[in-house]
Amino acid sequence: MLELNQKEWDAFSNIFVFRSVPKKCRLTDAGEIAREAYFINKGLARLYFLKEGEEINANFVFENGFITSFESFLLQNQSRQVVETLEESELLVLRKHKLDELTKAFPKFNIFNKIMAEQAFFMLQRRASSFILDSAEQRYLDMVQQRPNILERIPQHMIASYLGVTPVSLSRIRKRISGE
Amino acid sequence: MLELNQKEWDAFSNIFVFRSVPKKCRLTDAGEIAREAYFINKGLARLYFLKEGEEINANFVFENGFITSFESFLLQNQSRQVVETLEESELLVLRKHKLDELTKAFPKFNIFNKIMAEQAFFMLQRRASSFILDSAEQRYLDMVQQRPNILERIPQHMIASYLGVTPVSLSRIRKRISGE
DNA sequence: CCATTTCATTATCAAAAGATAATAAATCAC
DNA sequence: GTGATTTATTATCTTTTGATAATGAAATGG
Repeated sequence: MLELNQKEWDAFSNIFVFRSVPKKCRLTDAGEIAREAYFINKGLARLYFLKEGEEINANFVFENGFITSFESFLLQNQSRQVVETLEESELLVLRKHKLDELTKAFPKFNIFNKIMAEQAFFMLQRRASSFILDSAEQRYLDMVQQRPNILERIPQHMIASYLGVTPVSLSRIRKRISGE
Repeated sequence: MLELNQKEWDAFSNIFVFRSVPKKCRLTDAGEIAREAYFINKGLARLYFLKEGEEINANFVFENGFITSFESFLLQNQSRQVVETLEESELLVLRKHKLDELTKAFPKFNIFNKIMAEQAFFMLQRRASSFILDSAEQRYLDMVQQRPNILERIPQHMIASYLGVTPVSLSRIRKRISGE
């Protein structure tokens, strides 16, 4: 799909910079422009909204995943979401202006941009339709099936807002399920 | 952003085909591959899920808008959504394989693909966050503000599922609002 | 044009979820 | 290690929403 010669590959790998960060490190704050996107080599990060001081989790991203406030990164406007590590992490940092330079030098990388936008869309599409079509209980069951590492590595009250319910309600859902 | 010479412009405009369709015309069915996307010249179409026989509206698209089952169109897999006109419509039809041919001939059009994926993402992002952050009542108020043509041209029971509530519940929301 | 169907509202009842508080368990900081 | 904080569960109460049915209004289709 994206076949690169040596020169292109060098240019591509050079736009990523390694960075080590502690846990609870805010990589992008709400209101600020997401000038970077992060490939997670080791560790774990989350994306969340702030609503009246309350944190509402939109996504959790693990090893080999890619995280950023996509809308802000793509449009370079103020982010409505926060990107924050949950564990000590090792990141490959992609800077937007570097990516733009690369795309200018090698138009072929427009395909990379396309793939990034598409992936962000597909991810969101799956999530949005589960909110539209399924109950919170079904969403929880699907999550356990499809993303078991969330259950293992994320505290329950954070999972609650990810599923769109209160921590109390999630606890009730779990009880309901276990008693069946 | 996408500057074209005469040849490119000709090639681009040639991939669109005009089509007139009656109302309630199914342009893409669930389970079928969306081989086309539609620019709406005149008329109105909607995108909806089928859940146990029930239609759950995901979007309404008016004149000068672009509609397709994006995931299916982009990946050429089975669509989980239906595309259907609500009024007699005039469409500019874009066939996927034509677009692929164009992109192959003029790699520049990768930017078009990128923009399409981005737009689909931004639209969905706005909608998904309203489901996560706002109440159905707030969603209704926002809709009245930002997309008043929905209220004017779409029957209320279809708006209900678009907002994620039952028709009865939407009727209650409207009563609550009017009595304030 | 009229019969039939669809649509929006309202009432009633049941189920689910939020708010709040109490408690016990787990985790964290020093 | 221990005191303080955070977290998960449970109980109680309230609010919201859904399910269902009834009604009148509007739209539809021969």
